[in-house]
Amino acid sequence: MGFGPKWLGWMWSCIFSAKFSILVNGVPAGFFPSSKGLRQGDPLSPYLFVMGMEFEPVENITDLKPECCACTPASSSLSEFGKLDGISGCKVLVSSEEKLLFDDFINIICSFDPDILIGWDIQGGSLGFLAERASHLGIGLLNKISRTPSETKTASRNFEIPEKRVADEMLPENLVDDSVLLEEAIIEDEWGRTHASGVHVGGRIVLNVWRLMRGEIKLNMYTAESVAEAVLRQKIPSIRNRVLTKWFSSGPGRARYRSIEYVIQRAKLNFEIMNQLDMINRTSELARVFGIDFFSVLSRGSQYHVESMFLRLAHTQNFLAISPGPQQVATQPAMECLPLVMEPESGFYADPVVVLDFQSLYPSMIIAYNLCYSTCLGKVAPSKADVLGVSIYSPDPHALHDLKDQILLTPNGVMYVPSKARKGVLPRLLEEILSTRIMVKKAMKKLVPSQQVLQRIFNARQLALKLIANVTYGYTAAGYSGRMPCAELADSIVQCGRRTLENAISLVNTHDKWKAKVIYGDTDSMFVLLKGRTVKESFQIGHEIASAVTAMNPNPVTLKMEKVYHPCFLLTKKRYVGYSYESPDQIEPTFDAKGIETVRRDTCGAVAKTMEQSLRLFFEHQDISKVKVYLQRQWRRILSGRVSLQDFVFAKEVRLGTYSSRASSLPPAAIVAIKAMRADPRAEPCYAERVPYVVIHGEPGARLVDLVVDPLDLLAIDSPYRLNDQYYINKQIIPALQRVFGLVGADLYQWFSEMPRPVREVYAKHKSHAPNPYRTRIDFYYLSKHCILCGELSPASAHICDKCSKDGTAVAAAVIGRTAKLERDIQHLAAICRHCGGGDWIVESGVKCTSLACSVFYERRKVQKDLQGLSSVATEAGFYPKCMVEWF
DNA sequence: AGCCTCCCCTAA
DNA sequence: TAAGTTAGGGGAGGCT
Repeated sequence: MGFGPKWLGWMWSCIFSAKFSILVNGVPAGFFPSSKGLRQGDPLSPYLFVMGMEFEPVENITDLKPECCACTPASSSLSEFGKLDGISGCKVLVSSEEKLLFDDFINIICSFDPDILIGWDIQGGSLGFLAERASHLGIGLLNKISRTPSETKTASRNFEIPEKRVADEMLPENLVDDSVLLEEAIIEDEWGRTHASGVHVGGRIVLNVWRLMRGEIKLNMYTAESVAEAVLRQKIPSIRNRVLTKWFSSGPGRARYRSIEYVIQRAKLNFEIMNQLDMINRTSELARVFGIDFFSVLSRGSQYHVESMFLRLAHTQNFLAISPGPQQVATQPAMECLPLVMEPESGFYADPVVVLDFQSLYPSMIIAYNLCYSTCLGKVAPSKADVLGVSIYSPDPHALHDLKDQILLTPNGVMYVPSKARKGVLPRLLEEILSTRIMVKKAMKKLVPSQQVLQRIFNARQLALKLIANVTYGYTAAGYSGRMPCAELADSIVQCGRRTLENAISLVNTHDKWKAKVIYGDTDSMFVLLKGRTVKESFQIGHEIASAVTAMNPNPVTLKMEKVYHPCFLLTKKRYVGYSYESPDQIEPTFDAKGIETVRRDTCGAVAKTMEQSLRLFFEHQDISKVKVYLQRQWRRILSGRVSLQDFVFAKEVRLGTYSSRASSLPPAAIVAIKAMRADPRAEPCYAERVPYVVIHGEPGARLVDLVVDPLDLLAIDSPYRLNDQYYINKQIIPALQRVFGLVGADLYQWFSEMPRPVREVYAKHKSHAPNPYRTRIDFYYLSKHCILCGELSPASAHICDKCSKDGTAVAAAVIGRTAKLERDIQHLAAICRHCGGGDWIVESGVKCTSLACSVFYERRKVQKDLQGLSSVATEAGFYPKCMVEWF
């Protein structure tokens, strides 16, 4: 069998269980029983599984010490050191054939018996892949490494992949003819695929690090490289499987050593990331707080978390929860109340704006008004008799009569028992959560710096408590999938919150002394404009407002002065931006944006950066002409290609299999993903993976979906594509900024059209009659009709104008000088790469790192292209010997 | 051009 | 099988 794309991935999984690791460190001792053979703190020691390779010693790799192995693999020999291409720090097992390799793998796992297995991409690049391959060979891998192996595993033989995630017509033949027979129910369960990893090992926890990161940190892309940079502040190279395979199959020597070292680095990365984020301890803390098992914290929803706490408390009060069927849930009355979202008066505010918000508004409402399932007496005037939430209920008339003076009536017309008569379970739960959180925070402050471990645990605990308090409302309103929703109760919470906010707003608006005006509010927040006041005065008044509003509400409702904006823009509902001061002493304001392009991940860096910079300029000088100058400079840079492609990469989540079949086209990111899968079915993105793309030039009238390509395709040295600068400026940057600066009277379309055009010309019309693709590359890069030396206009066909051409020596000198400069640039960038996690070997072997997360990568490609273009032009004109560019 | 649907992402 | 909620803006593309 040949080495098709599919095999590349396999190769690496095979060699070092690629990106698959056995988690030993980080599990609290004794927390998970029976980690036999392992002690906490044992060094991580990767295992290297090698099949049928003849290993030879490598020069220069010395001082290797053999390490003894904890177990004795049945089928293969532990290789002697000195014969292993100089691989150190790991144990190497050599197997003569693939099946035996799996036997070793299974033996190692079973002898270590880990509680947790982690991998970067469990489904595609790690355990799931191994399992898939194993089943080809008739090995039930997941069953064999299970703690609860089943003997009768023949039942599920021969079942096919149950679902094709993409409609057949979108894929080429070879994607759907796959005859893989899955021996175990491994990959394709929809819920598992979309929420965890879809790979289950009995008795062990399988963690999909990629997906955990997605929930943990906010990034534009979740490649291992970008996560490593964000979490570990460590740059690591990205080497494609194709290159790794080439290195590895080059036989004993440096290249093979590099490839192995690289894969080992990837495997260790998972641990470093998990440790840095303290994932295991934090998840354990959540499990403890909620009273559920470890994996349920990660795999189950917040409904389950709330319920586990709620039910335990309910039982102590002698309550049982009702358990309505799905039909009952579906037929409960619709929710009627909406939170208050004011329509802001859009505009620029040069005066201070104070932002105040209620702390945990909904939990406060539940506590303050004793709102609970167990205290609800139903509607005052029921529209449908006896219906309450999902159940039938009508209050005992005698009880109503006895309580009639004390009954709490919420603004949506629902009655509740006062807490004197009966304290609700939800209020009790939330009170405990909030007071415990305060206790934990106090305890945290008392800790001395040396108690760092405790510090982290306490912090994790208080965050867990905050989290659970905030989703309790969601539990009562869980209409779609709810186990015990109650529309009236949820409505009461919303409406009490709304009334609380409305009262606060009208207090501020009608107060004589403050002379304040509420210009925006959303659910639990108030934006108060204080005309003509300073930031200091605004803090003063803000605190007065906060105490006055807090005082007029029942405990524990608290209005908190959050910050002062000075100045700010209010754009629309849920979109605003300003220079924020969090204390009166703060000198330098912080740039604080909500909902606009600078904080969104569906725009590219170019939009976010120009917008933030323009806003900063405007906030600082309040002079629109400065913004104009800045923007015109940026546009010129873009049009003349003096920008980094990194800022023009979009990355959006792709969910193959969820797109409506009716829609004629897929979203751009999905188009790019499908294109990649056509070349390599293993390139299928994980569910909700962020797939990068860029927009290129195309035929006039082309739709966007026809103009999107993988950034690497555009970066390729011989790429025929050109960045669609017009699209980025006209469809991305200008509309976004116009929405902001239009509010102060600017017309960015006008600014753009009156801007002097840069030197390059749009080349689209030439494209169709450029027969030789090799030629187009140079032409695309040197689109200019200007002389590359003097910049004067030259005849369309020449890159060097007549005047310059006459002086051959000067041209040669200029070309050589410029070439030398570019080569120095390349050396400089190579030096930077040498400090990257990859070390010298990346640089030695030429430019192979293709990390889209690394700005140096983009820079190198640009310089390379410049050099290539320059030398091609010069060679063509006869001024430059070809051999000087050969080393690329 | 206006309206609609789908899709993505964010605020709270 | 399990799945917290709603409100909201904005891009793209198709239809009338």
